Amino acid sequence: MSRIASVLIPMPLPEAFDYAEPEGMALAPGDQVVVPLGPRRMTGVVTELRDGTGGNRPLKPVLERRDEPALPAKTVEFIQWAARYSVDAPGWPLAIALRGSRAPKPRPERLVVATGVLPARQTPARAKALAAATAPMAPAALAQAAGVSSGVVKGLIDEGALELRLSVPAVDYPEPDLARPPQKLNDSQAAASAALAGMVEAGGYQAALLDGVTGSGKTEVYLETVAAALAADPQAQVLVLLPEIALTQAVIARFEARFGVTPAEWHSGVTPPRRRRAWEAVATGRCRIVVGARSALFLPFAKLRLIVVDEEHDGSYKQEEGFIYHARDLAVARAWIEGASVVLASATPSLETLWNAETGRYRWLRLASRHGAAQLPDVSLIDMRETPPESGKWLSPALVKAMAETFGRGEQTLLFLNRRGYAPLVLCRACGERMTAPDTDSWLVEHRYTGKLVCHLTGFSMPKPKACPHCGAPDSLVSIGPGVERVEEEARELFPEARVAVFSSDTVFDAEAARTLVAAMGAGEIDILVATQAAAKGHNFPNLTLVGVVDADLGLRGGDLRAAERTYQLLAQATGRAGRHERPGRALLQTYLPEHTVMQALKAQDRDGFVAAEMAERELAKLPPYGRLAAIIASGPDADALEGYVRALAAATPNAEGVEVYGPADAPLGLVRGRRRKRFLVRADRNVDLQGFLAAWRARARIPSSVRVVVDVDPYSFL
DNA sequence: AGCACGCCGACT
DNA sequence: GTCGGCGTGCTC
Repeated sequence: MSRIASVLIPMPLPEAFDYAEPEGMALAPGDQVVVPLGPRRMTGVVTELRDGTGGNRPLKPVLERRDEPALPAKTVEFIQWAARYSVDAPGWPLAIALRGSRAPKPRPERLVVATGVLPARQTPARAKALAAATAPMAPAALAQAAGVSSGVVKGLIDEGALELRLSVPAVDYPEPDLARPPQKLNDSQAAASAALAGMVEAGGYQAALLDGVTGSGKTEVYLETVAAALAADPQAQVLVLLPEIALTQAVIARFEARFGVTPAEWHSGVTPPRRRRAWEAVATGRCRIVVGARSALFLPFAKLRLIVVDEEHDGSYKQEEGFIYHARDLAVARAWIEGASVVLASATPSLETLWNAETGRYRWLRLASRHGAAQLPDVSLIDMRETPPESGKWLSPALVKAMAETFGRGEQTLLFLNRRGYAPLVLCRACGERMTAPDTDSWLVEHRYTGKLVCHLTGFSMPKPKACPHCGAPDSLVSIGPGVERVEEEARELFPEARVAVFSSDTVFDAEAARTLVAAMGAGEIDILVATQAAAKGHNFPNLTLVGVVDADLGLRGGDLRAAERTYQLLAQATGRAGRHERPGRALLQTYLPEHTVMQALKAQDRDGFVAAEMAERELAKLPPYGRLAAIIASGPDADALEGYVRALAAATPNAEGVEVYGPADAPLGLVRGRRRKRFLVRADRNVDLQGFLAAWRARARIPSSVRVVVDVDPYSFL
């Protein structure tokens, strides 16, 4: 009986395609195969094999099976689940999963070894070279070590005195050493650690929230959970997800200290040959620990037993382009599919996760206090309506006074402002024109270091013009509002003798630059650090005792669903930077809304109170986590085609119980890269099959070729 | 996503 | 009369 192979191809096709299995190929699900697709040859993955033939229309045959590790069945299942969840083609998550298996294999090294054969003609140079050839080494290295030219080595190879060997670098992910002593845990940590160890030892799907304020020692706790998972099963694999590449080095160092081995690292900065090595080792079960960014979730784990999602509330887990997904949510799904445990860790968990913990879906482990001697900082609000800074300045008298005291004691200040550049807006004093990018509806941000106006959305940049491009008035452009560069300027004017530095993605563009700046801060070589959220995450500065939040209201403007939640999380994290060691710290928040729930909660350090108030509002509005949201964004350069499509889609809205559709409306960012954008927002009750609704709805209207339609389930950005 | 097939303008 | 523009649709 001949068989049909369903093959998933890493392209936006709606489903797996069927091919005939050639006689004797003996395919299995998960195999990587080459198949014809139209005129092309594509690599795909077998999802299913069943008896039969193409019937009326004969199937094309599978061309070959690739000599690569197969994708484990649960990985394939996860890919298909993720595609359905995101209402997108399964080819997209498959493409992410195969990234790494397609990279070139590490090239074999050419090494020379002495054969014992003596050359027909011995010379002094040849003798030196042979004497130096004590171990296999690269020809160039041997020539250098012996102090001879490479021609000498080549001559010895030709004469048979040296032999050339090809050696594939060892794929070495040594076994973690579980016998090493763990760090000492306090009572609270020990209790959480024991509960989590019990969870992973019990096996099967389990989920937990590891909830503890900044500095309470979550990492030590989950390191022991990892140890327990690895000890429970000699083949068990563990995945640790981090929101940002910048944090991987620090976490990897913690794993090295605990287990004596370096885990596999997986993120966009890892070179293709290393990815390849890690991918194969993960697929074959030879690598036990992976530390990575969100895309690591799609790796083909042979036996995944534990996923840790660190800083689970972090917005960077939401992938907003291409295949849209939330890595924290998919991590829980993957754990479910794999029958594994998942631990979500955060000092300020998302409302979704807290809701799951409150309703008993997740086990809830709270770490009570700060580790060691450190105290939580004292947080107070500066009412900017009562004590505003001078016009054109951004630091209020109260904050400046605190900075002076801190500087006087030889301690450090962090000025937090989540805004890159010098000024977020440049406008013309003469005609009122606001500077925007030519093809995008967003203000150009002034960067003084580079003298440029930059679109933070698309990367467009231009030199700052001398005259207004709209009315031609000379020297009429004024910078409105502050960015970190402008606050740095003000800090330098106020404290000319202080050492001031800026930490933003413009000054710290890679891991190396981050290490340098963090080291300088740790060594006390900086007095005042002006920083965006790039510095708010993860770094500890022992001598930092004052955190000043320049514009605490920044995230509340625009007011989307999660504005209050995000602001609370970000500012709690930023203020938590103060006083992590023996010295007490304080945080000052500059706000025009001191009575706002978020500000009051930050001042009182009452996370539970804030969460309760925010939950109540969400429940009333039936918004997440009490309901579900999705967005449909249509865009295109042709306004008429876009308008026509959006009208047709609106007319085709299915009637469904428990679902409301809002829109179409111009997206807040109505024009990006020359494409007009329209949005629908869908709200659904939790018991509704939202994905089914969206897929059925989208299928009801023909999409013109110039229009692109994106479905965003559980949107985080409302632009 | 590619890639081919299709039907309307400026070229040897 | 042909080369080529990219709109439309298909790929098991």
